[in-house]
Amino acid sequence: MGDVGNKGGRPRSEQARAAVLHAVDDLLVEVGYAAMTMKGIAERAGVGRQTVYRWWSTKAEILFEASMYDAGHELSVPAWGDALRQVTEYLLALTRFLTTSDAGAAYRALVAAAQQDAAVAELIASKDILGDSARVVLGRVAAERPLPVSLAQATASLVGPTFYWILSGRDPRELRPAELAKTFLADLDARTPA
Amino acid sequence: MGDVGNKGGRPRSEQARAAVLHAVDDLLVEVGYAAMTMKGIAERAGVGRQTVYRWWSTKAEILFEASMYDAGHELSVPAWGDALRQVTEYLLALTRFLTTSDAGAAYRALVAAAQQDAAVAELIASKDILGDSARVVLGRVAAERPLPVSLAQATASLVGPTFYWILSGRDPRELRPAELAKTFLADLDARTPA
Amino acid sequence: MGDVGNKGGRPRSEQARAAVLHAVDDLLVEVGYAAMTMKGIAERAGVGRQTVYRWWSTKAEILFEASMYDAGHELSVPAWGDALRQVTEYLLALTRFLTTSDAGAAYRALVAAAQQDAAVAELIASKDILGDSARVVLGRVAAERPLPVSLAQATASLVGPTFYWILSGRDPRELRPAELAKTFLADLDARTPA
Amino acid sequence: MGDVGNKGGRPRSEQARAAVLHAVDDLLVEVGYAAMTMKGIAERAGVGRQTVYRWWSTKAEILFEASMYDAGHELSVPAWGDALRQVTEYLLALTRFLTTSDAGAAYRALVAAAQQDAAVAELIASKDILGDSARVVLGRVAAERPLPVSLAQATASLVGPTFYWILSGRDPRELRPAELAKTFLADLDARTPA
DNA sequence: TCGTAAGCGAGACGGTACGTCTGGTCTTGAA
DNA sequence: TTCAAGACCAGACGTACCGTCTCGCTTACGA
Repeated sequence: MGDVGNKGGRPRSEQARAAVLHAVDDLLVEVGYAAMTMKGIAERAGVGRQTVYRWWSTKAEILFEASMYDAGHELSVPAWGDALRQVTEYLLALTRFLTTSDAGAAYRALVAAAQQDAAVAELIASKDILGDSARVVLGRVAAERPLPVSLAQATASLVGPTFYWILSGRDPRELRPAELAKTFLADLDARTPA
Repeated sequence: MGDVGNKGGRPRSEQARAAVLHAVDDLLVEVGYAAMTMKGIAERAGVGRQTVYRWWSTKAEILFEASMYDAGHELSVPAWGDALRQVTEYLLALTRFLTTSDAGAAYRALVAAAQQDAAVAELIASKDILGDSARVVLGRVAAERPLPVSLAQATASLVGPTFYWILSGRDPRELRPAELAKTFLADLDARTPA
Repeated sequence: MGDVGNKGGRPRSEQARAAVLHAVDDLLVEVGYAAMTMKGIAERAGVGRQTVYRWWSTKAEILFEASMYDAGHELSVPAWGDALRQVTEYLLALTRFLTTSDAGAAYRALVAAAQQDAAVAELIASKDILGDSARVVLGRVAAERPLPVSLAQATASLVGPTFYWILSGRDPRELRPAELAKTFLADLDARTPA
Repeated sequence: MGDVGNKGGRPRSEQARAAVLHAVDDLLVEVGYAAMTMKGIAERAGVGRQTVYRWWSTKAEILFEASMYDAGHELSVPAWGDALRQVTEYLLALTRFLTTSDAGAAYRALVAAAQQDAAVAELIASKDILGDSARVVLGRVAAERPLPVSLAQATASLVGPTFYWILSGRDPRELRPAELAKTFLADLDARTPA
């Protein structure tokens, strides 16, 4: 109920949809985002170009649909251990995601595209992959001691340093997730009234 | 001596060089980075295409040369007042740079391009606009109380949250530079042995 | 009986057939033969594309069925008056048909398509619109004085000059049907043994 | 003097021009006019598509430039013998041209395209291959006895019957050039005042 | 004061992706 | 079984830009 208004016609091919999403996943790894073309995607998927354009407007849109499901998994950390341990684990996962993961490469490509394309900006704003995963961890931390700052600020402080370091092309080895975690939690304690 | 091995020939036209740099500045504002083409730059500058290719390989290179001089100015804050004031001022300048400045738009375009293009990544790594400006402020803060963390980490913690928030497309109005400054300094105090 | 072998099922929709034929007539006038597409015909007729393909293979076939009935009427001349008058009337009708009539435009389009497509060539060879109408007139002329040449040659001599002049894009105003009629009959007399 | 207004730039490649014209000649024979595409021409010529579009708008234009030079040769008859002989020779050449010659196939394709495309119509009107060749023969005939009809009508009467017979898809074997020639000349005599 | 040599604007070159269009086929559910 | 609808794969359309090349011209320097 409620999902269709179509009165007839051949239904959308789920096979074609999956082929396109897989093709995009593969091509991102093989040739990179810039060299990925709508033409190439269609050919790799064994699909007509019109079929691609019928369901997606841009390669960014396809990539978003193809990659963002995986991202959530890679950024979740187990609910074991104390706050320091969980924050440290999260920052490790975040670093891994942004530097070596395929889904992370897709995410970086989308953030990059968003700087020049309002449509893509809206797309990534609509599902805040990094923020959502950070807030899960922040929720657990807040169970022990209430956050002394806004959730927005806490999220930015947790994700921001790592995000900046990697996106701006600094050497990831200079990053110390354990140290960053300590800094992050120290602030929380400092500002929490005893 | 020492700079040339040319035995003759017409010298490089300084006029052509300036025209290209101005054209890139203008075009970035008018059409954006993605829609900016080498062809368009040459035409806008009233210059042959070969002349552009002779001196720069990519539009990123031209943009870097054209914009990065301005960036330093926009990110410098006066050495007045206490640490909280200076850090707050810096975060305000950083926010302004990343959201509304033309030089900032150029910087964001270059960071974006760097995610897909190693040559651009190297380019922006060679001159760390944000980090350099941050370290000036950190130097002044360190004069009062020594930094309890590495300079790299302090830089990331200062710049990162704002960088992440804006680049990832969050609403800049949710950002409170004054609050972020307090958080940043609170950590320094907390971890500094009394 | 005798026309169908179908064992059941929905009968062919006469309404759909008529809609397609009308759509082709209209489209030929509105957009011309080259810009007429099977897709456009189906949409204009409010009919499924498969329905068009089910009953006709090409747009030429549809056009042939749609237009060739009218052609006979436009090329018939009354059996009044002497040979010169009838031949003159016929050449006038022929000129009108090839230059201004919709059915004539359809005929020209089919002749054009036939130059490149054997199937269309066979189609127009199967019903010799121009030849048939010419032979009606020739039959009446032959009643007065027997033709001194073959029917084929007489047909070609009667129809050819006008056909050539118009199809090859000459100015139709340079054509003098009355004069052509005289020329045509003069030959008949000259070669008819007294 | 007087031929150029260009102020610079790489000159047009005569090699590319020739390659395109040859490609069109070949493709017309191999795949026919309808299946000949601008893309195919460019690929066959080993030339960029833009290069084709830069100098010609349509395949008809290329074909015209490629074929019309040959056409003149094939339609010229030696100035030997009497009028009957020359007219007969001409009609034989015309029949050969329209039925078996490659240049003739190009001409038929252009006439066909002209029925639907005003630009092509203008093109073939600008150089009246058939008419020009016919008028050469008519000039020689007129040297003996002045034409009793207009040149236009004489041209149409000479070329028309054969043109019609072949273009409308009749069997060329029913055509008797010698007989047609006699008919044509008989008229001239009949209407010429003694 | 010339010749050599490099830079200059212009623009054609062979390529290739763009997003759209049509072709002809296939697959639904309703009639 | 036909019908309207519309998705499917394939591929040509004409345009834009890529990076290279080839012109004739314009500067410089050094013999």
